[in-house]
Amino acid sequence: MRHATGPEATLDRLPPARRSTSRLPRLLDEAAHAFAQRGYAAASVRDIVGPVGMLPGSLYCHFATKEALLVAVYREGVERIGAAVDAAIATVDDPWQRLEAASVAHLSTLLDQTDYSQVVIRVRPSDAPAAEPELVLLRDSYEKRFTRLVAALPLARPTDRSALRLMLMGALNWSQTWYRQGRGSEPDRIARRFVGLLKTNLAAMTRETA
Amino acid sequence: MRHATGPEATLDRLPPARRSTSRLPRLLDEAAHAFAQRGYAAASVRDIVGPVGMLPGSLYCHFATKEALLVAVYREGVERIGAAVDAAIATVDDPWQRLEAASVAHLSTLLDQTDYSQVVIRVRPSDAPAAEPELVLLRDSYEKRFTRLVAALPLARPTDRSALRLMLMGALNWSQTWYRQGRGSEPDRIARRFVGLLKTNLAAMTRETA
DNA sequence: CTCTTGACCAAACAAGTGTTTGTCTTTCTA
DNA sequence: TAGAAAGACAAACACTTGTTTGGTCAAGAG
Repeated sequence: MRHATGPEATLDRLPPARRSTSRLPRLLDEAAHAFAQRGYAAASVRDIVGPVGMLPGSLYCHFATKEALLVAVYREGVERIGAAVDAAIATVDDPWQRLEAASVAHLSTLLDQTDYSQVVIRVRPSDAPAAEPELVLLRDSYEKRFTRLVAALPLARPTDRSALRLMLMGALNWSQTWYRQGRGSEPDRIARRFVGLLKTNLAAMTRETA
Repeated sequence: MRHATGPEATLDRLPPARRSTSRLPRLLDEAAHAFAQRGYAAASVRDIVGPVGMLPGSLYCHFATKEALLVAVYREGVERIGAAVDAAIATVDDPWQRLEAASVAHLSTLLDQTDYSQVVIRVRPSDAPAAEPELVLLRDSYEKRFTRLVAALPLARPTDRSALRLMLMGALNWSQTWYRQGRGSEPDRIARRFVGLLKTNLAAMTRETA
């Protein structure tokens, strides 16, 4: 969405900046696809650049290294899934419903939508050592949301909220491993089930709003 | 443990079989370490074979391809974690306690013990296309245990047991991503917390045996 | 003692890796 | 209209990848 058109795409902070119809967006799309599908190490520069109709060397007009390309895709992935979650919880008040809405948005974006966000979950920061700190920072900036959502939950008994968050996020993220489109439930149902398994158990009194 | 000594290690079904002090065990150990640490694609044959003191070509005395080496490591990993779980639940009767014991064994083996089992969780079968079916079979043969353990649970209300299993396994397996030794809880505590978050909620009446 | 055979070395293989360099073209700006 | 520069090509770079080949060596079997 972000790269769809518009005279300036990602390389901000540059004097005037013209570049009308660059293939950068398609490059990023293809990189996201390759990284999401094959992982960082197994996706070669030629694999990425080929479908766009470019030569391997042309990549380095836009990025200094393959790792820098990963960072760009990763950042876009974090922004997309972050925006999806923010939008989903914007109109919800009840803490448990907010967590559920966030989980649904998280999983739907992850499994249905786009390759970008899949990269955030699939690629380990340590796969790109030079970029590791930056990737960790990006991922943390996203996960912060869930820490807050869990902190806001009204719980019946004293509970390790950190474990609660790690359990939910782990279950959601791991579903990338076994989920296949068409077979079984849809992402939103899965997410609701997972939250439900925790909720019935732990929820303190809350006005049930349908 | 299995390869520690003994005149015959893995290559069974061979007439007399001599081979006294082969370096195959160390080779497998090193492969497991590299695959667990760096992933399949990023771990090169030279990385694996070097620390053993062998040359890259020597690998092919024992395995036809790098993928075959992965299968051997993967199989050993499944056997080890499977044995750990079996031993843990052997003396336990209560269904929820059995699931807890299995989860503790699963996570302890995964996070503390050995590289072999980490490979089973870290490496995706699709990373080694030619070996994918075999790897999937191996993983399924292990996970079957948890399907059975969840099926045996007495539940208070109608529950999607498949979702319950996927949630627990996902949370456990994903902890490989964030767990670092020394920081925070130990694996067995984590596993108990996760099971507890599901149990308090769902458990039907059961004699509490301490 | 010979012969077989599994384990390994040494060296190379072809193919693939991320990246560099130099040149050309297009397009916007001044 | 001249100039600058982003974007891309073409070709090569140095290196790493998984794998092959042919030979050597020790040990167990007949």
